[in-house]
Amino acid sequence: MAGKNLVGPETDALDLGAVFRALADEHRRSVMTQLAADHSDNERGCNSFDLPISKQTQTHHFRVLREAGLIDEIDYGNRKGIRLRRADIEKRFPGLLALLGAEPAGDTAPR
Amino acid sequence: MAGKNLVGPETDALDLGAVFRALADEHRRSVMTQLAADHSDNERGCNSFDLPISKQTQTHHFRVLREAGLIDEIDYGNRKGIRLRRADIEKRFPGLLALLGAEPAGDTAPR
DNA sequence: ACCGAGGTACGAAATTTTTCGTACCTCAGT
DNA sequence: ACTGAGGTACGAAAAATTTCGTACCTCGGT
Repeated sequence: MAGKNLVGPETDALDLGAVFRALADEHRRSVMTQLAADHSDNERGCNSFDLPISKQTQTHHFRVLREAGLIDEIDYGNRKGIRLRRADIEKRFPGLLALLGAEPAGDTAPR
Repeated sequence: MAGKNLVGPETDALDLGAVFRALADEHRRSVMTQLAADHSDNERGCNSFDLPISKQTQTHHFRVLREAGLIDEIDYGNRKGIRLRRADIEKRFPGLLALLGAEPAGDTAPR
């Protein structure tokens, strides 16, 4: 049973402003740092990030990341998969993921 | 008469979070885009960016950029010089300025 | 058919950020 | 010594963002 891929911007439509705004938040950056660090790029459950925030807030943050074009969210109805849009990001903003990858993953303290 | 260089973080202390937060704002990103585009790296007056905002607000934005470690502000008493910390940024966050440089300079609309 | 885990929608509170008004400072030029 | 341009300090309004409470939906397992 395939999930529906929730819609984000096309690769060419990725906006640097939206990306920086998305990465400005510690929790979202933590997610992205972890994704960037895992080079296998497997789809992950969104509980695998253990964010110290409520699930409603997590919904919000993942939405922001998706709308910035940084991740895909795959909707399975009662759970959700997260996948880094590595190729798209690398194409449009080469080097960006390397900056995140250079950070200690899972180590960003909430502000 | 030499100006005083207002203090920002050391190169090694540059924080990716602070940098992304600084670059999340359209006006600040416009400044950075223009600085990144001009590879001569001459010191610039802070009126050379024509930002469509009051001077108090400009003071605020330049302070944020300086505190993020992205620019130096040189205080001449009754005017101020701005200089991109290109080498420091390039050392700590290689590729970041290239991302900004790829943007159309002076073309970022206020949100 | 029900339950529970995982997730979302909506709305509101709390917090942060952006913006500017008023007042004041500094220096160059007259 | 006065003036004007450029800049800052402080404080408050306005806007945006982060957070969560309540209520509801979806699916898998029993």
